[in-house]
Amino acid sequence: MNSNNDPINPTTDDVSANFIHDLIDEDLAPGGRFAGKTVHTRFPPEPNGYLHIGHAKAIVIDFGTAEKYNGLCNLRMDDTNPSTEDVEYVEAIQNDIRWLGYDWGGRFYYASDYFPQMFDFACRLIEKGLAYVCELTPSQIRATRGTLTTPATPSPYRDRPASESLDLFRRMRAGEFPDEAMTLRAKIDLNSGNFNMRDPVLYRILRAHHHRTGDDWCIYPMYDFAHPIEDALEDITHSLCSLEFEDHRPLYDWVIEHIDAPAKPRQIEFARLNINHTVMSKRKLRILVEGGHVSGWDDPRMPTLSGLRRRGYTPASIRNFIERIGVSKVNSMVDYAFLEHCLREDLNQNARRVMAVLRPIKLIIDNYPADRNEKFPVENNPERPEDGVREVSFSRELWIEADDFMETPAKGYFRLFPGNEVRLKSAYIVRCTGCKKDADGQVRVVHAEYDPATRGGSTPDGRRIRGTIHWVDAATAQTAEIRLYDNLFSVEDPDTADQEIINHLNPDSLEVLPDCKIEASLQGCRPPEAFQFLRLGYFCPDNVDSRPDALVFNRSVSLKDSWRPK
RNA sequence: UGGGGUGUCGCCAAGCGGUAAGGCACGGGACUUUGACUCCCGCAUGCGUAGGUUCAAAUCCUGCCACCCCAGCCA
Repeated sequence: MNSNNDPINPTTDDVSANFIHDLIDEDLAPGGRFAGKTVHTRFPPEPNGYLHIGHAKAIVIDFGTAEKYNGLCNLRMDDTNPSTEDVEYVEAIQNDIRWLGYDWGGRFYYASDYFPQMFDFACRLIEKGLAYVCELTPSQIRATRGTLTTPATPSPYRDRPASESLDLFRRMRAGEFPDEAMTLRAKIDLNSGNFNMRDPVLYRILRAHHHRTGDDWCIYPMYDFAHPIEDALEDITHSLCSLEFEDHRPLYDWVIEHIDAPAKPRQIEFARLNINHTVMSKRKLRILVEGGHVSGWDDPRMPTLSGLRRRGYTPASIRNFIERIGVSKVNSMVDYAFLEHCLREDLNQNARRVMAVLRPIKLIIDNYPADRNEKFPVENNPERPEDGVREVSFSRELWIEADDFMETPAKGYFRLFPGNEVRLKSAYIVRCTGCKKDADGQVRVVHAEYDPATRGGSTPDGRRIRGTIHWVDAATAQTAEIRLYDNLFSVEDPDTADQEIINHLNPDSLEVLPDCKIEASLQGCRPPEAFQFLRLGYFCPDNVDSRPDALVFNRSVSLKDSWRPK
């Protein structure tokens, strides 16, 4: 990512300083652990689901840190558990990372590529008396692991001769034993207060078809054994991961030390990202998808990168968000409002303004000739005058927003109400003369008279017009479907409020407006183009359902609105 | 109860012994042909808590308290 191509933050696109960078600075300093070395990080997703914004934090930290130090960052599929992984996710993961704006420069690896080396390292560990084949069942292992306060009891196989373990391990690999018959375990410390050190399992027998290695293997390494090896083989200097791996670090270091690894990466842990009113675990997101509570992994309400992309979030806004929330070791919950702020900040600068009416009612300008039509120039983006203007058609009948009219105005309301003047954006000042309602008492038509002297919305006499509203010429309007979104969950923290997250779903998280009126210039627009619908918010064509002849828009985020009755 | 972490404004987060940055949110005002944007102003005598060291402590020491993670042949 070029640090100068961000229109919002031309000079602060790098990850800002944080405790990780302090540690790296120490490592790089003369006499430091990695003095003279190139900083090398990695992003190691497991291909068992779609990436979400929590992963974006890791991605920005991993790739951003490498960038900051002019180092390298590898992309590596951590595919050591074929029972949950699938090639389907591999491509999606790469797409999402590229979309965010990061490049791994050809250094795309699979943990499974290292299976042969891992097997060799394991054999060496056995020869050194540091690992043994254990024939305890899963439940027996659990039963002998001890408790918080009592140590583990030794496996009866703990002290079998290395030669015997080596033979069994090779036969495990050869497929001579059924799943769960035995494991390879490290021999470390049964008294440790850290469960990870109580003879952790290094390899298990697992007959599952691997998406890359097929049926070559029937034993697979555990994360704790595989990860440090992957890092070491790739000459990673800093292995950045989340907090829950903190007490795995002694084991990580143990593996690095005892396999005589070609490099000694340093693991540093940081806090995961949590955002209120949503969930951030693949498991829970999967519940939403498989339960049909959302339309899929890319439902615009989902915190997945594909969902955010479909919703209209830009890569820059997400990167900016991650950079600005900072990096620390405090379990935290970031306000969704801050993510929205970052999107607005980007789109305010870059989105073309356009007029659209979500809940249309007719405005008839009684003193405007029925056969007349004018074209008014309207600026495309007041933030960027160089973007110019477009011609917008105007005639006697217009669509306006239902809540831009009140028959009896609330206190402080300065839009359309009988007797009041309002400016039709870039067109004319009109005075409301009344309204017509349907049988249900709903206002269907508002009547007004325009002031010919106010062409373009100007007031030659200098009179002050408080309200300016948007409109769409009924004669040339297009109809579109617009989807409005709200929080997926009605509670701040659906993770802890209840295990049954479904009970906390916000029933109003999606509102579909099938009959919106949009200005003609929107015809043919395609994602990922973003628009500001004047006075309403930022919208973008849906990247799944929108068609040139049947536009569908998603509201990415509303505009802030400080209006409330006084 | 064992081990590993963390506690600075409603939410993030700087701070690294010299007297509490910044952003979001919120409140007030200015500007406004978007009730948007922008711009001003306000927003922790206080840094989990109790002591101690020091001329000086959010920063050092000690003791408490709270919260998070760990007993998968998941990652």
